[in-house]
Amino acid sequence: MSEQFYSEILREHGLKATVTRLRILELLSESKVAMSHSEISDCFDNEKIDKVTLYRTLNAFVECGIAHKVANEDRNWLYAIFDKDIKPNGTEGSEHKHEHAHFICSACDKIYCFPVVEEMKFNKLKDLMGFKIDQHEIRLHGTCPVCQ
Amino acid sequence: MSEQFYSEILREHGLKATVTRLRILELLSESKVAMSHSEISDCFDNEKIDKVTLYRTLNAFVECGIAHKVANEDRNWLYAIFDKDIKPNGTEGSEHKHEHAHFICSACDKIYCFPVVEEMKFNKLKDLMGFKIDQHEIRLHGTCPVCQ
DNA sequence: AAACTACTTGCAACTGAATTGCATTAATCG
DNA sequence: CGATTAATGCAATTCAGTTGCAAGTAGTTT
Repeated sequence: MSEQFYSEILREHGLKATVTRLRILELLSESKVAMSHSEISDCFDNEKIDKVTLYRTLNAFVECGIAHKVANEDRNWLYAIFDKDIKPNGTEGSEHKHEHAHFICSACDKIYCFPVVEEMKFNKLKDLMGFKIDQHEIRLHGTCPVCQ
Repeated sequence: MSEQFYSEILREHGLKATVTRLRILELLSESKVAMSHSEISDCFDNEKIDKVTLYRTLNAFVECGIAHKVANEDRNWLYAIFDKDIKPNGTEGSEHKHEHAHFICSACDKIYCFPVVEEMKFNKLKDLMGFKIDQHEIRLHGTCPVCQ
């Protein structure tokens, strides 16, 4: 995708299109998996990005709705661009940005985002002994195609 | 429960029954919710427990199978004794210690442990586009009875 | 195109959870 | 009751993430 394309995304979300943000947005947009602060940082070996700027950029992406964050097994935040979910056969990308499952590979520890498919919905479950359930989060553990 | 009772649990799991461990085990056993290091620490205002000892005790409980840990929304570890899960109507306590769901109250941020009930099982979901699924974790978000 | 201004960046210093090393102390077993 | 092995307590350290502030820059105004 062109720089123009990413610039527009940033501006549409109320963020100034700075060089640093464009580079981070492009990197995340092209990644198949959610990435941590340090992983992102390592991708900019040559032209170092300040760690605070990176933290603030990632938080800005999350706050404006460009990205979402998910904690990995080490409880560090991983960041992923919305609407990049892997689409299994016959599944339309969910309209609801927050409705997606996360797949954590036990071998490589990478996290992949999935839309919530029919099998993952348990509609009956609205109330459990007085606990009112609004939404649920699914974390799938297993082996990703790369590690099999 | 008596000190004898807790001492036995510790020894059965290969841990020496020290005063500190007994107090922590008793506290956790009587708690309806999973507790963080700092919450536990705060419960021992008078007779302070060393923070490192507390960390090591909690890890020992997890490693020997007395307790399990779950990350809260702030990504701090919360600890809970196994087999204290809330039992909804007609549910038998799960035999599999690791099969339980967590309910996170959006109001008070407390985490309650539940056994996995039938509605939460999606057996069909074993493979998703080449991602082999071994197990899944469910985090339910809503309002607990206390906060309603 | 220069000036403006509000947002963004970079640096240093800080916070808070959790860990490590090591000397001291206590629980268990013979 | 000792001996042995594990547990404790303290200081120092690590690491992710945050805060405050001065300097820089994008997007807008004139």
